[in-house]
Amino acid sequence: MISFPPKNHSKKNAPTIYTVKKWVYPNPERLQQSPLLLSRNQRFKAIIHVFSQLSSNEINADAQTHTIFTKALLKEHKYEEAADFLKTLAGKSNNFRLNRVFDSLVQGLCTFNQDPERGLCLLKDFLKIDGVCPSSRTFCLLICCFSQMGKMARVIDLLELMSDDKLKYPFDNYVCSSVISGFVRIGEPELAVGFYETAVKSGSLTPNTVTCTTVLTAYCKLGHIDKVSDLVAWMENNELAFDVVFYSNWIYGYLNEGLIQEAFQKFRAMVDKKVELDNISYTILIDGFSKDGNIEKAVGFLYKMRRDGLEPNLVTYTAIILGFCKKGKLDEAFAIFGMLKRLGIEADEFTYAILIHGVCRRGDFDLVFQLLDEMEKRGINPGVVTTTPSLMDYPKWGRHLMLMVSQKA
DNA sequence: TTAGGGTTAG
Repeated sequence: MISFPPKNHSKKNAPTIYTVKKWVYPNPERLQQSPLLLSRNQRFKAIIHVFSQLSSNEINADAQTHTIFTKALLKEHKYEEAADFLKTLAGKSNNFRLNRVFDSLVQGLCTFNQDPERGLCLLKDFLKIDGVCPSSRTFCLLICCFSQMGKMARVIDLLELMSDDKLKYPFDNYVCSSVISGFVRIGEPELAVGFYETAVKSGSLTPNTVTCTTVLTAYCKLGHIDKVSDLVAWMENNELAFDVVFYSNWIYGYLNEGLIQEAFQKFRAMVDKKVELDNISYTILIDGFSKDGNIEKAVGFLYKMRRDGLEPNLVTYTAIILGFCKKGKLDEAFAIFGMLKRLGIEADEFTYAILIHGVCRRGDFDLVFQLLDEMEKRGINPGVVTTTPSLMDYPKWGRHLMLMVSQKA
């Protein structure tokens, strides 16, 4: 409850609340209700203002008002102020009541500020406070952020905190899929598989299609095609549906192994089972066939993709450019490159590196210089091109280009 | 009810 009026209260020094003009002179009953009313009306800036007025006039606010104020700070993305305020509350009131506010704070830092480091730091601070118990969702969001950044040491930190006797949160599909994909992302598919197998053996995890997709990707990276077959059989026995992402990764795995026919069969299976292909699944197919030297098939998929109402993106077109370059069809490759410009799609270092590689093979170094100039004008670092071995294949030009590029970089 | 899985150069 707000104690009102404050000590030594007089009309002369009464708090004036400018944001809510009809309350120029506070009516005690309405002032008590104001944070709640403002909260219902989503007037977060006004809540922060009212609270600062209350504080500066030494009016004590009740626990509900504290919560409303902190939530308003979070809605306004004032995370540090919210954290400082929560720390002053800890121990003064029932900490259990603050748990959901702690959750919103850490989740806001992850999703809005993209700063899981700060989120984890605060989480560790809050865990020291009696009665504070962040939700499993908060842990999952942090794990997801760190996994996407490839910061797996942080992910392991969080898994340890989750397993602590105080919480004992299980590793569910949300957690496992994030962790497995994180390990694959940093090039540690063995660890990904190890984590998955341990989670299944412990009995805490019943994998779903998402988790199976991440495991499939790990098996593919390891070249364990037999394990993929076992996984697929297990999914069929457990009536788990194969969706577009699962099929995409499966096809990608076959293509990387050079198993083009098997990849194509999976594409047919998708069509038969009426699993609609999306942008990425088409791009994977186009890239696979381009790399295999079958540009005709790749272009066929490009047309089919557009017939399906899907808009190819830079990655898709870059895969087509690669396919043409690989076949020595530079005119066609540049025709696609020109089309990118007309479509307003900005080429990146991948596109330029592929084109430069193709042009080098033909020995047209004037064109290489033109492309390098274009890159520079667009602010794309040409340094990356120096790692293209094709430039080094021509000692005379390669050395010259190296010097030029290093001067520009 | 939902937070989680997928694509490009050399």
